[in-house]
Amino acid sequence: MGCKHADKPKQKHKKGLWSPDEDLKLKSYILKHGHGCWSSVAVNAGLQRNGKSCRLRWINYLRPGLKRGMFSVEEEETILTLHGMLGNKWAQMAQHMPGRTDNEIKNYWHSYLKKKVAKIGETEAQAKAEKSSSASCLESSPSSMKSNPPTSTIESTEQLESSLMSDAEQSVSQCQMDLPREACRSNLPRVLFAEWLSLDQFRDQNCESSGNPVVATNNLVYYNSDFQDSFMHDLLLNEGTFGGGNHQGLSNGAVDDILPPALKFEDQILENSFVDFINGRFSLTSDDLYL
DNA sequence: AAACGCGGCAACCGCGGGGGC
DNA sequence: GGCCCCCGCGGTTGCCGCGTT
Repeated sequence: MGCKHADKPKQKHKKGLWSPDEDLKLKSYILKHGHGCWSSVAVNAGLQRNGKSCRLRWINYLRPGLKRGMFSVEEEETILTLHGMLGNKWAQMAQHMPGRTDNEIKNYWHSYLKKKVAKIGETEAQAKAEKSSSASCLESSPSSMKSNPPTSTIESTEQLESSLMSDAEQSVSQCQMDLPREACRSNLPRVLFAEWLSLDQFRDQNCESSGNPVVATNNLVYYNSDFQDSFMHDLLLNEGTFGGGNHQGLSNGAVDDILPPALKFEDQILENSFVDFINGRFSLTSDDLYL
């Protein structure tokens, strides 16, 4: 916003796949200047692309902190649950899955999960039909027919769902405002810190160590920007003790390294991979980061 | 070895919302 | 108030790689 609608001679924009050279141009430009107005990014970075295309490329591919690669079982369950609650709100789903883009989630759904859900639903319906026909049952049980995702999945992620409820129906930021601090805090995922520090390491630890329920919420990180703001505020107030354990590495000087990204990011980005990592994890939209 | 079909993924398109002029 | 532009989102398309015939 606030971008001048100006200086743009109508030129033909390039389409199709991005070349490594274009990627490099776009990435280095944004890391240096931020994106601001996307249409000017395209021009200033020397790309024959339109702003929309640049934005998409950045968000889906170039942005730091993207996970890429296979979806884990936890992520899969998260998607199923979220889809059951939100429907095709891919962007909202992506907010709960750090490192994943809406496009990625959408593609995964259409290419794999949708079929999986249909298949499970089919077999369950079949089983149900057999059951009811054999046992000429008396009761009709509409409550057992949860609309979309298979109950097996739902059951396995009940915790996830219940914690999601508050977000989907009232939004996290509202929680931050309306509920007592402690109440909100109890919902906050400790895993968030693990994501910052070392996602994979943390996950491995938890996976290996006896089915700790925190794994189920591993991907359920409130990535909403309002949340981030208030969260960082809390982090400051509590000197990095927000949410308890698991984040020793952050609590001291590291917080200072993160907090003023606008001041430090640009200088450090090329040489400090940690800052790069933190910023990537910390802002999915990247708007906060680069402005 | 070539042709074909399929699935996954990246990118495009169209629409709606929001903000500036 | 209306128009224009930008942004973000969701749906869709098209390319490419891989497996099968």
